[in-house]
Amino acid sequence: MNTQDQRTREIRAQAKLGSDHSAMRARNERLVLTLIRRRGALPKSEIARLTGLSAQTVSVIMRELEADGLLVKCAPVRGKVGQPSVPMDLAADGALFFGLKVGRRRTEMVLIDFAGEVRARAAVRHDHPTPDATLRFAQDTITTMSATLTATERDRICGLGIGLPFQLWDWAEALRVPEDTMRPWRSRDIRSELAATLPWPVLMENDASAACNAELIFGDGTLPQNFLYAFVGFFIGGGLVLNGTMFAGAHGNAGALASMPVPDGRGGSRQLVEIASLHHLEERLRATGGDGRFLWESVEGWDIAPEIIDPWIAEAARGLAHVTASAVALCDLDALVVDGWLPTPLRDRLCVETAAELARINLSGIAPPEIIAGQAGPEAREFGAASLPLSARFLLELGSLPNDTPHPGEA
Amino acid sequence: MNTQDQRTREIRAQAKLGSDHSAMRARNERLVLTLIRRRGALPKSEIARLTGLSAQTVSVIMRELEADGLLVKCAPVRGKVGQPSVPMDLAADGALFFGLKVGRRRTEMVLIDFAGEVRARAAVRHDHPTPDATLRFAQDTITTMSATLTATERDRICGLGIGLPFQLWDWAEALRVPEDTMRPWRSRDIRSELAATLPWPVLMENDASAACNAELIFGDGTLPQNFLYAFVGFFIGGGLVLNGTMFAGAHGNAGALASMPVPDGRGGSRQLVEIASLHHLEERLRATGGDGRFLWESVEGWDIAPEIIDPWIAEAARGLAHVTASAVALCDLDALVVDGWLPTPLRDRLCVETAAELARINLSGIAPPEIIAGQAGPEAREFGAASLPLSARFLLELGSLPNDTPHPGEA
DNA sequence: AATAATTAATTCATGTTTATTTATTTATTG
DNA sequence: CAATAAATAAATAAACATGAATTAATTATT
Repeated sequence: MNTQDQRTREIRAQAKLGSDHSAMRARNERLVLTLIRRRGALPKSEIARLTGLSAQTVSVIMRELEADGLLVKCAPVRGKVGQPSVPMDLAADGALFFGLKVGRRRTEMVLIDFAGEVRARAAVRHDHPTPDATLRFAQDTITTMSATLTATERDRICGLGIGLPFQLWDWAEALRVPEDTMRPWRSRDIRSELAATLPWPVLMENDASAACNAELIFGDGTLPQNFLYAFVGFFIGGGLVLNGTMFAGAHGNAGALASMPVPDGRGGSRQLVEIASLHHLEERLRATGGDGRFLWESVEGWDIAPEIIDPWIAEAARGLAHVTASAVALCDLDALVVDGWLPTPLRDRLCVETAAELARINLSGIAPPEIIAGQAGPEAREFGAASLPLSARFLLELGSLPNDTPHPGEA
Repeated sequence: MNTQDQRTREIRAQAKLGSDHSAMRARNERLVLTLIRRRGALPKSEIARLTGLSAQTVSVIMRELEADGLLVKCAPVRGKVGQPSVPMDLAADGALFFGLKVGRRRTEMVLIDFAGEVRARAAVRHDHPTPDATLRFAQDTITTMSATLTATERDRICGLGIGLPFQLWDWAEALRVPEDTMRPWRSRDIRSELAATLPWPVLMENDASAACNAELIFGDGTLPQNFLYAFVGFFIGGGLVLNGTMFAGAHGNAGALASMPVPDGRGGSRQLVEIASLHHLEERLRATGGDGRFLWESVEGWDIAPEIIDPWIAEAARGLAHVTASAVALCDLDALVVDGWLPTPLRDRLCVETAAELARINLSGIAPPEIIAGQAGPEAREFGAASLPLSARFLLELGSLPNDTPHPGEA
């Protein structure tokens, strides 16, 4: 196999239901990459032990991944008896991914590498997002960013991920723009439209699910196998991680926290989005004669009076706790991961108060979940968007690893 | 390969993370069996088309499965140009499975065959279940039932599945037995204890999840890919089907509907089990001076005054609707499947009223789910228990098939 | 300090399993 | 009898396993 062939080799996608040799190899290649992404640099011998594959097979696979530019040798590890082991790590230059996040005030594009580092950023501001402006921005930015890359790097681009807020067409009222301004989002399929003009795969999820994927792939590996992820933005969205893998749902809408019913404290119920969202916070600011537009400008330096922010946090925490209790009972989750377009201290207060509210709910029969602050922070959505093609092409949906404890009841 | 080898051949389980040739073959064999179970008898040529495998490969695999006694030829189908196709169906005699269900008043065992038909039944009555009596009953019944089988049939036994109610050790109060009567259930692991004395795998799930598995495997294939299953018994339990597969959760407790919070109508929340369970119905009967013990004797001929049953259904439906709304938003589900230890008319009323209550909840942002009555009925739990080793050994966790529509957002 | 024994990582050559490809046979329709 | 589809046989190819050889360390001994 010559170098050219190796460069253009791909981790094959599985289209057929049946397995053949190339599906087997593709699976094993993804397995190696997934293990290294989760556990850090590993020598061939360790991969052989973890996978149960023969040393020879692992040797062949990893040499090929190295030749493909997806893995690099690290410094040999000495100090143990025997030949030193040569850990191999992900090659940052191995692949590039575009991530597009459509937001309330800004639409953003990032270009990340195989290691998850940002190579380029761009953003455009607007009063409200429109499909046409979004398409134009995406195409222009991809052209501009591509122009700064070498030919080799351009060949390494593996796809575009889009994080689009859920049900954008219903936002008109909340954004205070005319009723039909947002309607085009309903009928347009910007994923297909972009895919038609681009040479690589284009994937789309709702923005919070994308953020969740970032947490999962670029997180430090201490996350549990099953958790609910909540991202507080203009509205609130989420993602569901089951068996260590994002679960998208039949229509790609899993984790739609916004629509989950919570008790309204007066005997009825309302939706979580009505209380746990920045939109609601902005309404509270307006209601006292203030102006909430600063919320969208930066995620730092928010100066909000306690009379406003305290009850908002309290209500949001109560709603989030209710939703978490439901989710934990339903999906046997270990944790809630909270993140958002929020200053870190605010996010951390939300975590603490949610934990406190959770303690007030009758959890008999279920193990109380951990409440964990997200690692990706306010940028999780754009990172996450870019991570979609990465996981689609290079990773394996993998449950617990040998180290972790499987659930009882298996033979 | 001689006949003896073929008889003892097994659909190999995947223990290692890496794929080798036997894993590939095992996957393809399970794929064939799963397709035939879902779609009914299929000729080799159709399997080749569905799987994308070559005709030759399918020919080899299916002849082997036939030799193993897992598939049988049906009558050739003539009337089309070309050689007649010979559909192949599951061989009922191909495998046998024990299912043990531990219940409030009765513990039951069934022996089912590969087609899901009951070959034998046994039950024992008690005031409350104990681990020791359960173990003894299971072992004795397995011995007795095995004695009625031929040697060949005995060799075909592939495992035991146990459906155990969730958190049995907390039942003492509800069962009106002394506090510590149920405590042994907490520390005993009857799965391991039985597994130690039996030559085949022993699997355990909570009884409602088991029932859900029965619905999934023996249902008529019209179920959607993602649904919530609710089984109303002494308490209430459930199962979650995602991507066409039961999701058990890290601790095997997914679908714990009982513990899900629902608004109590007075501004607070309580757990679903407090309103949607036969235990609650029994309490209502007692409260009016009645006796609810008939509930556990038979699932027919319940004669309950409207003043009792109507509000029970109304409350249960409201709770179930709230829980369903949460689940649909969270997991992007298509349906709620309702079943239980209930007379059919009662179960159907529960379906109708739940649908009505669901219509009163603000579902904006989510597609309203179908409410479907279960097909397996009151016996779902014991069937489901027996179906656990069947799916573990012979089926593939398979998402949507070519016919079904995948979710948008894929490249 | 020099040397031998041991160990572990890696790779080479060869063998095995399983799927694919191509050609052939068989049964049926028109 | 020609056309067609199903099913199978033989030959080929892909990918993993096995066992031996190679390499480079550490550890024990002299």
